[in-house]
Amino acid sequence: MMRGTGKGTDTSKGTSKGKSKSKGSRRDEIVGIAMELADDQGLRAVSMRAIAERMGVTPMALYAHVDGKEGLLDELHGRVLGELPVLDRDLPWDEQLRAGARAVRASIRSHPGASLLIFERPAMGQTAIRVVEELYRVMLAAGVPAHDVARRERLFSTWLLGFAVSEGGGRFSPGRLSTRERRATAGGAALPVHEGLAEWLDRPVDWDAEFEADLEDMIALIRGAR
Amino acid sequence: MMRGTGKGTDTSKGTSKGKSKSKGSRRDEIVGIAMELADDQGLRAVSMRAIAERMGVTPMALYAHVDGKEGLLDELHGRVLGELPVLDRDLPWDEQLRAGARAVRASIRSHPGASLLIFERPAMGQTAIRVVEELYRVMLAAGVPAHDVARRERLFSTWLLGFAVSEGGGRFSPGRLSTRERRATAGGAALPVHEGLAEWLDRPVDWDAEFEADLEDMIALIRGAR
DNA sequence: ACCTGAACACCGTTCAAGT
DNA sequence: ACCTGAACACCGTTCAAGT
Repeated sequence: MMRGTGKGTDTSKGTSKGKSKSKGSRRDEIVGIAMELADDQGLRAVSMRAIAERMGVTPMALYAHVDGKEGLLDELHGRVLGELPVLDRDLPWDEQLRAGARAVRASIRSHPGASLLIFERPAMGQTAIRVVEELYRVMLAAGVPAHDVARRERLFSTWLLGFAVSEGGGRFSPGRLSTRERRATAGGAALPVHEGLAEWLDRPVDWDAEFEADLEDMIALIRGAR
Repeated sequence: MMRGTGKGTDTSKGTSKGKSKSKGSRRDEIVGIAMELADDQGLRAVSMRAIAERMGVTPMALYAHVDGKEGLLDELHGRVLGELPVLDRDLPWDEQLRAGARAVRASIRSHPGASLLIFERPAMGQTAIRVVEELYRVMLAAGVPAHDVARRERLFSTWLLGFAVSEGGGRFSPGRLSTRERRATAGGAALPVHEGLAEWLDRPVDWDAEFEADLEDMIALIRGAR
């Protein structure tokens, strides 16, 4: 396991734009409280003032440790994938891929609020880039030709992140509507295909099973790229 | 083409929770201005006060036509996929799927701000449910067994929406970092696989070509489900 | 039916000042 | 190095009142 995004490790105080500020422990505390707020009450409940109040400090005190609200959200974004297992390179590539995908899904499910940031920010953090490094390695191990590795990594990640964020963020809820509700929200229009499939559509979805089935499909797609 | 989500069509003043309010034209104007703000300045620039100011009216005047900020965002969400072509049923299923996917991508690209709402809200609007109806029909035409139609529709949609929202929302930008930048943001850690792939990773990405290639992969996956 | 005005409880962020 | 206090320009939403 590699835990966190590197507490004392990050000696560069200006990773890209300059203003990272302070050395770590106080900033980690701020980001930790922000993550708690996001986990418990959603991303919109994350405010400088609410964080400051929980720390027993003035809102302005935060600005010495964090690059404003936007910088704080960047930090939150970086931490969604902040605790991922290193993959066992002795396993077959597809087993490594399953393990990595399950870990990413679990991490996103435990931070549904912050995970919404994934689609509105570039995947540029330390952890994110290491995850991509691992995925590239697995793709090559699977026999994907070098010129196609980047696209297939993006295809796999897009599905994986899309699935997990949909689960936690709300796109997949409320599971499925009943046939009656569907008819109503369609404005009374006929939905003949829905009605023909009612037997299947009215069952509750087993999201764990769906994730595993999708995962096997995506693995088959990578296997076929050889 | 079916345009809009139904101006005078929506006679039910309470689709699910009661407070839709007013008959249409004024609400359409409000939502239109909100969409302009989201398109031009991002989702966070959408505020009741900014909309009211553009309309030359008091913020409170909006509450007669729209169910608060949250209701307004629901409306915006519903309109992202609000102008989609009806598919030509005489075409082969895979051609229908290509046409539908390209239309969805185009619609999301023209509303990148509002498209971020896709992953945090259930896909329950009128248009959304009609799109799903079309996708179900195409899946059946492709020979997907009835018990597997819903999962495969979600798998396809998750990729499609994930790709398009990533493009417009920022996950895919700034394209790819240079090898040097990658090394820096990884905290100085070695990225041997990245470096081995540098020849490919340092090229700019052709997103249109990538979308088409992914689309063919997803179609192959559906074809394989027979 | 549609809109206003005042008010309330919030935001993020600046600046100068304190220790 | 770290924090405060006052101030500024914003938010969404309530309520009672106007026409």
